[in-house]
Amino acid sequence: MNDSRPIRAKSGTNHEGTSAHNRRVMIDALRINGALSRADLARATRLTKQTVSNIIEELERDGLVSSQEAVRRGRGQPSTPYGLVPEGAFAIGLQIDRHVTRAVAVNLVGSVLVRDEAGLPPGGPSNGTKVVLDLVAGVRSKLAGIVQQSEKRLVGLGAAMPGPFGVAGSGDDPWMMEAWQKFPLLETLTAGTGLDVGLQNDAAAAATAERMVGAAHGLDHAVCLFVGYGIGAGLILNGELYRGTNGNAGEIGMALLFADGKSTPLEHRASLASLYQHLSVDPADPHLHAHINDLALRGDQSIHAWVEAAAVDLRWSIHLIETLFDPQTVILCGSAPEALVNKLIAAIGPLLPSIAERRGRTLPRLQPGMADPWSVALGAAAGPISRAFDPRFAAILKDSLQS
Amino acid sequence: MNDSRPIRAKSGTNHEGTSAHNRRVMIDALRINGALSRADLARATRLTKQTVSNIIEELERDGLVSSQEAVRRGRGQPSTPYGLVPEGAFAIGLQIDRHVTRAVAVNLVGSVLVRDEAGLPPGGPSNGTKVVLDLVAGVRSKLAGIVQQSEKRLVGLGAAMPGPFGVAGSGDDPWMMEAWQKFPLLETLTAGTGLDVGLQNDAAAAATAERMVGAAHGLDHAVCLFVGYGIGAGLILNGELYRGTNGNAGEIGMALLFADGKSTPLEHRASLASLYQHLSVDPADPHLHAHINDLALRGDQSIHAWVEAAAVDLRWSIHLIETLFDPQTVILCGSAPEALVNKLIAAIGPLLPSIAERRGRTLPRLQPGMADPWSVALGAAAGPISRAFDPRFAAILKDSLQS
DNA sequence: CTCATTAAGTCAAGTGTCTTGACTTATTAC
DNA sequence: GTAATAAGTCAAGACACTTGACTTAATGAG
Repeated sequence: MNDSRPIRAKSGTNHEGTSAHNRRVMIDALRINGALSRADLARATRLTKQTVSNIIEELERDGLVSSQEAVRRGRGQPSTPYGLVPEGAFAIGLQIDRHVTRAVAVNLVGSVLVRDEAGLPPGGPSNGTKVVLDLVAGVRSKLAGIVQQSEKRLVGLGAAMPGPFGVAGSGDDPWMMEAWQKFPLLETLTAGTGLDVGLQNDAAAAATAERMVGAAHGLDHAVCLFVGYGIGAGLILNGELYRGTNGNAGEIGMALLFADGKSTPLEHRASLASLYQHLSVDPADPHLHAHINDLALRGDQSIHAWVEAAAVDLRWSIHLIETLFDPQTVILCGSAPEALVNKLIAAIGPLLPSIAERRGRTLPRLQPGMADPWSVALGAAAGPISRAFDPRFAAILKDSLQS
Repeated sequence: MNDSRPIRAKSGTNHEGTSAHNRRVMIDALRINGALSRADLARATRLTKQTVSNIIEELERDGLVSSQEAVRRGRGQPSTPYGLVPEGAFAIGLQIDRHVTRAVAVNLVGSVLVRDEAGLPPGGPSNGTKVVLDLVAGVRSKLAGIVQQSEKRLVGLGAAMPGPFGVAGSGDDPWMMEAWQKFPLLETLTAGTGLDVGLQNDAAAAATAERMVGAAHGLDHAVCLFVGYGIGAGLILNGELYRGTNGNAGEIGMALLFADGKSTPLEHRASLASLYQHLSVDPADPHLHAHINDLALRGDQSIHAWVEAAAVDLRWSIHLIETLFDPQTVILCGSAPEALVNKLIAAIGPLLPSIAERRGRTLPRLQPGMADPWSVALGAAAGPISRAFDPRFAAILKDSLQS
């Protein structure tokens, strides 16, 4: 009672933690490799055949995996491969952007089953909360109409919006969605849906999506450079999304570039916001995405000029990412129109020499990722799926075991 | 046999993994909080009193913890605190630098018991290997002379040298120790000492040291900006050193700065190498360290000019680190003379506005760390200690369990 | 065609580690 | 002096992985 400073310690673990981890490892292996037999799983995970059998049996009972037709592979008893059941789990993903909000429902393997969007009225959360909650409710009930028992298998709601979170805010920056960023979104969504809610910035969501179904599938170290209205980096480190102390890791858009004696955030030079300014168009125009795509396809000169300028900064960004994170690969993705992303990738090459240039590379240094207005919502939905099923240190610890 | 593509999967775990983790959690808690009673440990780790008792008993048998005098804390039976036994384990740390090699022996709590250094002859590993092995052998036998049974409690040898590792090499860069970097140092040291050997770059080693006994003690997210002959960042992410795909994460010295229309690596502008060039002194001079310290203390004009210039770049680096890693704190350390580091810290402030500027901060954004020629060797030694005793995801997995 | 070989998968007992709940010990508060 | 409180132990129990023998089902060699 006297000198009771709080004691800091990591949580211990027990049998349940072990079991939870092993279940996740199985699911992860099936996700990465496709269907595998129990014997394959035992070899790959270093567990015994018996243990694998028990866990697979349990996963099958839970409707997460199912057996496929036996395959003969030479001598010996044929093996029975088990694969993930797509309908084994669902999650809702929600993207809150400047002028629009999007929601999707995805299944265990990351297929989008339902998608819907709505315009966001000006005025921030006070006007937008209802729109957002209605959108989520709509997607949720459509999902329930498509698949039976979806509610029982709904692992959570993932939200994504531009970062950074919880920062004092520079006030004068018209590109910050400060009202939403300050708003207790997590609490509101939890109260409004009754679901387990998570929140990431949009670059992190894009990275989560790439890891589940895209170019980072099965990789342990990958960075997604996300070009959207702003620009950010989603970090997959040691096989998990890295969030930093306050969920703001990877906010590369705020990195400062020096030119002409003054410093400018990367975001002001290479992002859709900078493109819109360059083109003097209205960011709120709902047809803007298609319009820009058209311009890019047509080889518009103004677009070209912006691409060339942005490519210089992106080339530098990729070099910086390689230098600081030493990833297996860098993935360029965005909510930008696909034609624009393609032009950017073409303009970025060749990359600057870096420590990523080494003999024996198997992956390209830079890969294209998803460039789809829905990829952030997909990534948002991938968050809860990943939290529930991917192997993670935190999932082993006693203080995170649920039932 | 037919389509046997390798199956990728994470390793499963079992009872031993659980037990190993819980042991590590106890040791970690005692390291962070000092001596704790079993009841304290049970509450902090969420394990039961009984489990804690068993583990503590085992750790005591192994000579890693010992009981202290009972303390009365109000009503109830007095508690018996247990603390780490410094002599419970030892490790050797080895630093290989441009002109010198240093070795230290440290104990479980990071106290340096033996230190020794030797000049490195030119010619790289072919001439230097024997010097290095002799130095390690000398420190090892001196340790054996000071403490009994030290060999049995020696958990490994940690080596540190400037990175990057395994890179093609730009050939024309006189600041790269390419011969050593290409040399199979790990294998040579393993063969030459029979110990478990680890290798990190010097910034990573500095971070490891700061985490064990310095400003990053007990922190889960901290970045050490290391100013030495080169400049690098040691990354503590999620409570562990982050190495990246090839052990090259954090090589911020290679980040490119644009000025006057051309790009320059940070390392060429803010590092001891740049200072030596600025002062036109011989980097191989053994008295250089003391000399520079003197100059700094005396307020030398040439030093001052370099400090002012370097501070601009370091301020930018710190902003970049905060932006990309979102750490709890940034620690400035180095093998630079302490007076110089102090001048740098003074010149760096005030920091640039960043996402690290938030209400409710408890730690300063920038803290001074160790500035001691021996800190890299200490960090190198801290590597094996950390690998052996700190809670880590990898330590739970079956494929890393030894006996 | 037969049978040894190979490999997948099951069975049942065994083991290790954490958990549970009652109990003992030691101190303070009233 | 006694009740309350907290640390720590004891012994049985539960859980999840392991072990080794066994069953099943295919191939390949003679």
